[in-house]
Amino acid sequence: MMTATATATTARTPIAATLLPPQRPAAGQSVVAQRIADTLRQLQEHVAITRRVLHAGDSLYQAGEDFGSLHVVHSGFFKTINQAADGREQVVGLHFKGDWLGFDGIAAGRYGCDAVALDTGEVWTLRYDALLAACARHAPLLGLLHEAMSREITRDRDSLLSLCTLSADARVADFLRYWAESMGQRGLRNDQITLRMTRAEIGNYLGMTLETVSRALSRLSRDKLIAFPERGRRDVSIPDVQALHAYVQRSLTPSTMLQ
Amino acid sequence: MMTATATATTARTPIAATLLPPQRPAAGQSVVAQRIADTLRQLQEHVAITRRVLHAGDSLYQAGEDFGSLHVVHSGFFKTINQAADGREQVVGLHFKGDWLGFDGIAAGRYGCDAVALDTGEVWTLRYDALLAACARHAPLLGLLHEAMSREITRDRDSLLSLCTLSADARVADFLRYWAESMGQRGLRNDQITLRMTRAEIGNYLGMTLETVSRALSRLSRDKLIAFPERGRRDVSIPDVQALHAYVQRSLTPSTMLQ
DNA sequence: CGGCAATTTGACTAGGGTCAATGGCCGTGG
DNA sequence: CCACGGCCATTGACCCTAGTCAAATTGCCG
Repeated sequence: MMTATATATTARTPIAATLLPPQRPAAGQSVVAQRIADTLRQLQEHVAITRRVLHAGDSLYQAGEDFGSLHVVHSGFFKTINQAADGREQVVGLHFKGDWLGFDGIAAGRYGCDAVALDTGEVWTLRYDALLAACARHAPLLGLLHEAMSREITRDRDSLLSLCTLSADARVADFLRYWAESMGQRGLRNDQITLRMTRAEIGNYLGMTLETVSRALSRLSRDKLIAFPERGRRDVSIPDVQALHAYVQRSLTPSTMLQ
Repeated sequence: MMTATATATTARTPIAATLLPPQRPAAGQSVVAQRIADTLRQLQEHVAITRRVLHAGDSLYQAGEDFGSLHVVHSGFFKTINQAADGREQVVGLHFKGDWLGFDGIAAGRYGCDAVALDTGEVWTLRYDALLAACARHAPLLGLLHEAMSREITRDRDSLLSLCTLSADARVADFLRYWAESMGQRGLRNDQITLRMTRAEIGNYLGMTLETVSRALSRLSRDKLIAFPERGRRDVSIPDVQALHAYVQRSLTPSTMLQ
């Protein structure tokens, strides 16, 4: 269980920084990318931030640890793992740039999940009490915080919905769609994604076994919805994200469809 | 689609009410019941509340409706239903006294779920902007809000975990345990609970068919973990909540166990 | 090059979905 | 008051999806 070997620097920002006008939207950037840039900028200007670089496998925090800080992904990919008292273990979330981590610790006073880096990335860590103080001085921050928590709740419910209503193949397709879409929204290329998780991890996240994940990927590849460009199987090329979405939809109609 | 026929009254409370010391814990009451009483008291003292009585089937709000208010269950039972664009529909949450409703609307500006009463109950509705204003005047309110959102996230993740790691029978057992435990924490009787949902609704919530729910209940009844005291099948008597918990645990060990 | 983890694929099985028949409960109306 | 119809629940029979077990292959890394 390696603990994060983190390079940490503290960025103190002026307490009552002047409120700058929102950054102009860069042409072609999605509203999500814009929102994320805006969030990071506002945090940087109004809250004391500790930056931390983590590498694949490093854990940002672990379940049971005392809660004191929230975290925002600045780059890289993270997963959160929920562990039941009896040892059951489940990947409950994937987190990309702009996503917050650690909300589950607020109520309990202790983190309820492990947060683990899937590759090299940087997180910004904010002390929760400092964040609240900053919110009191600069109200828009509170809006950002609440929206992030709200999105987290919405996202979790969408996961529940997919888990309950989709077949294994469709869940895998939906997983790829979600990942690609998240990349696209953040201005990254989404026609070719690198899965930073093993089949076992993906299966755990999607509520199926690693064999089923592998078979689903093979079927999707046979149907030309995805392709494996490299000899490695971690890179997935997605010629048409829309087609993946359509595939998920199609799998919902057991009735007389084409085919 | 009947809309709530609600009796609404507005309770204006003094803007800057004196902060009272937390109510003394009544002997024998759980910390959850205490927390809920405290929350309701603080809301009553510091925020403008609209009270609303709903009856079984009434909807408190519907997906797509403009978000403007959060809601707190004062009595009764509620479910939230998530609807995908393609018509998939899924019960994503059960809500008892003290639970908040509507968090998913904050980020999107629109509610993402339907909230429906499972029987007669009362909700307190707070305008979100008024709540934020009240938080600015009385900081502890903000703590309550964040804790409630945090618990919601934790709860959703626990649902995910159960859904992915438990067998159908164990999920039904865990569902009954959760319901009974929630009742107990709120000071209500938990040796006999009345399911306010049909088998189909329970199945939808647990990600299985109504037949599987029925069979699971029959098996649990055969194993004496539950009983149907009345001729009606909506009342379930639970002689020992701990035994249900043990049953869930036991189902996790496929290895050589007693039996 | 060797060892090991990750992946793929096949064969088999079982848990749970689907379809169907039956019975209880209750409201409505003759 | 009783008959009827609708909804809900239960149970059985059957089948399919996905889990389990196993073997072979590939790629990675020391």
